Amino acid sequence: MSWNRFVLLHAQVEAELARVLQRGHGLGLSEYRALGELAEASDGELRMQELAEALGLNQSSVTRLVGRLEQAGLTRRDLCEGDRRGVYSVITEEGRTRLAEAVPTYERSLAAALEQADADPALKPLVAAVRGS
Amino acid sequence: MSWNRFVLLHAQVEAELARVLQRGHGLGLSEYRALGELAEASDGELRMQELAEALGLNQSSVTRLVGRLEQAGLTRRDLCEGDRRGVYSVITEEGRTRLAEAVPTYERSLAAALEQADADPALKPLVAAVRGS
DNA sequence: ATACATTTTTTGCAGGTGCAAGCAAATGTT
DNA sequence: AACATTTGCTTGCACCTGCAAAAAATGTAT
Repeated sequence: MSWNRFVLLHAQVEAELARVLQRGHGLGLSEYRALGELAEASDGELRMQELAEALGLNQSSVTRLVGRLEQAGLTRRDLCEGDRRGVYSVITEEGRTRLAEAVPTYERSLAAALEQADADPALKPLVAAVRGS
Repeated sequence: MSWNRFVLLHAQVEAELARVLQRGHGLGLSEYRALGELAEASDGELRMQELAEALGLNQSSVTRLVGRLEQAGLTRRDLCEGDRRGVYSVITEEGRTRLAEAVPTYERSLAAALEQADADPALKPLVAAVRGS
């Protein structure tokens, strides 16, 4: 039943991260991570499919996720030359700014949540594995 | 960024488990786990709050989860004597049967999903940690 | 005893996700 | 050149979830 522990740790930490990001920066967890992926990508752009795989989400979820980011001015769509089916999502300057503001909050909350989970004997080994990778 | 790997592994494995349980047994992941918790509990019953904590879910989510299980005849509600606010959720015989049918599917799919994730070098250490606990 | 706070569950509401279907563009086949 | 297949993204729909507020019962303080 060790997978249950994995799921529990995931639920606890993600819930805390989501709360903090939403309250502090008006960002959902997937939105934060999408901005992170885009910021790391060359030219700050990724195709929908690449984003979906990087985030572990369905394509349709990414369509709407990108829609929200675009609505907020944090990314924009760019047509893909050479394959007019393709769509690039590009992070904007405002997007980079918002991300930069949120990163410290995220990192701090993640560390705190892991610290708290580490107090639970059943979760301790998993927390160690997360930290050690 | 090791927490990202954790999230990715979670997404991959849970999506596969959910697909298989839904297709093969008409059970959602939370429903399966709720049945598992109830089956393990003494007298096959738990209070809503206990279930919520065991599953890492919100209380309101558990209210509706239990509603679905009850609708399907897999559990029933029982009033708590001595505290008329409390509600016990009790697994039925039919619930135990459905769970017993689903367990082998779940276990097999979990092993397969972990095996597949183990092929990804970035996920390998985490998979090892899951197995080792 | 009454008033106030706390606990336990449920309900209204809105948000994020996946599946299946649809549409447009590209690729392959004859 | 024409048609079928595949690929990439978007939309319709339903489901599950969390938050905030409400309702019912319990506990506490004056």
